Amino acid sequence: MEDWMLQPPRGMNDWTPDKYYSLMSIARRFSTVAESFGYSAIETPALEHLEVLKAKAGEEVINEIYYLRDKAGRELGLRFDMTVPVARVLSYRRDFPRPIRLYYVSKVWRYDEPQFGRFREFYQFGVEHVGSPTVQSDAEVLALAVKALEAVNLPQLTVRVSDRRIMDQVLEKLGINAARDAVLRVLDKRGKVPDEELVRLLVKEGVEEGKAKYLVDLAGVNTPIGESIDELRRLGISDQLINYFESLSKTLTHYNVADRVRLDLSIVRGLDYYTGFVFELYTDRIKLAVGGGGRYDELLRIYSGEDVPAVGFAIGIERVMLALGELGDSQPPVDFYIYPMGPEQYGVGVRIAENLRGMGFRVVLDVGKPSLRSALEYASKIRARKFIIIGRREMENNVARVRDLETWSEEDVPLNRLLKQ
RNA sequence: GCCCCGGUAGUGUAGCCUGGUACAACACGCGGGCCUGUGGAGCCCGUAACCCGGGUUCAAAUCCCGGCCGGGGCCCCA
Repeated sequence: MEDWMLQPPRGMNDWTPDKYYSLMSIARRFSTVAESFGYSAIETPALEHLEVLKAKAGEEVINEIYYLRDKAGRELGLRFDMTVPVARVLSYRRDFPRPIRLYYVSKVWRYDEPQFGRFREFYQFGVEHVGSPTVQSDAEVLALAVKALEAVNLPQLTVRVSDRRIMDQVLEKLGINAARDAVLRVLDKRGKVPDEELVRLLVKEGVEEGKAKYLVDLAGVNTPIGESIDELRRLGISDQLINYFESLSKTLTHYNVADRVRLDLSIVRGLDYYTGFVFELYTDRIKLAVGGGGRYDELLRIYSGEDVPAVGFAIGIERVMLALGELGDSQPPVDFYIYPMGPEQYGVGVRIAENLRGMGFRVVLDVGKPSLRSALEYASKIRARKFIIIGRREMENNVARVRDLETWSEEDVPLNRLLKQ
């Protein structure tokens, strides 16, 4: 076999136990937080009908879909997020009482060029909160995301929130006809390219220079959510929206997460389907966002035909792991390693192993290492805590020799203690 | 779509700039021995590699070209 074939496909990872346990422990903590908010787990097929995926994806995302034709000629694609499959499921399960609270820890696939923190196959933890249009829903979802990341001790977590409606209102007020998406796209570059360059790009999109400068200034807004109201008033945002942000801020304060949240009007989040509140999750450990989300009240219509309000987020678990460094959990140790000296003692070994397993211990039974020495060495390497020797001498006295691999001490333990029910 | 870097035993590295001193070194791993029921340490022995194809040269892991593969940056995103 060629060497390159032995590596996983580009952009994908082999989750060997040494790494997989940190991933699972993070996933478990996330799930625990989601369930504490009353969210239920959902999973769907990795493959979807290509048309279902295309219906939501923008032009750029379509190019990132892994697709294939099955033996019956069906065109299928691997899901690139969980929002689409969940929307599809909800479109035929109208019986779920609303609002529907779902969470997932699932693999998704995107045919991107791999880079730091960017993979072709990766895990997302996320929630979909479907059926409620209220500010309370937005706050709940944002708070859940923050609590989840706090539960894995992600350092220096900050949330940047914005709202599609703010820019929409401003654009309308200024009478700017240029394509909204194009303008948002330019403003999204703020911080990466100089402001003067942004102005120039906006002018190129057909925006007058004065208005362009105002827009760039606007995108520069970055204040703690608690102090954002005055800022929004100054910008001439409608009372309705200001009230929204006031309640959002207040509710986040009650959740005790407001101090992590900033209003940052340069946050745009893609081009596709967000209709209101949007947010991105950052840590100072890595440059990339570890997650993001927002409200998409019109997305469900694609599948169900009716507008259903919805809000959600997704967190990239590998990115969280990168940000945490080596802090994750490792493979758990083995509690007992049982070594019968010979075939005559193997039966007793099985019975002891089964009894200890029944008590909840992790037990490895030797399957025929050549010598006691090498079995001991092996047990030490797999981080076994105790090593049980059963040989002729022990059997004659109805005991087993129990060696503590951590303290290097040894004692005889009566067999009936190891075999008691 | 554009740009940069890299590819040496199973793994991680050294050597490459300044071609020959190297049947390529070190660590971990793996196999065995010292050691016949136990210090899992230590020592010894063994195992196993220069991505592929051309070129330059008396001589290439080392320089040049192409390919394949990988990593990272821009863009975009989790």
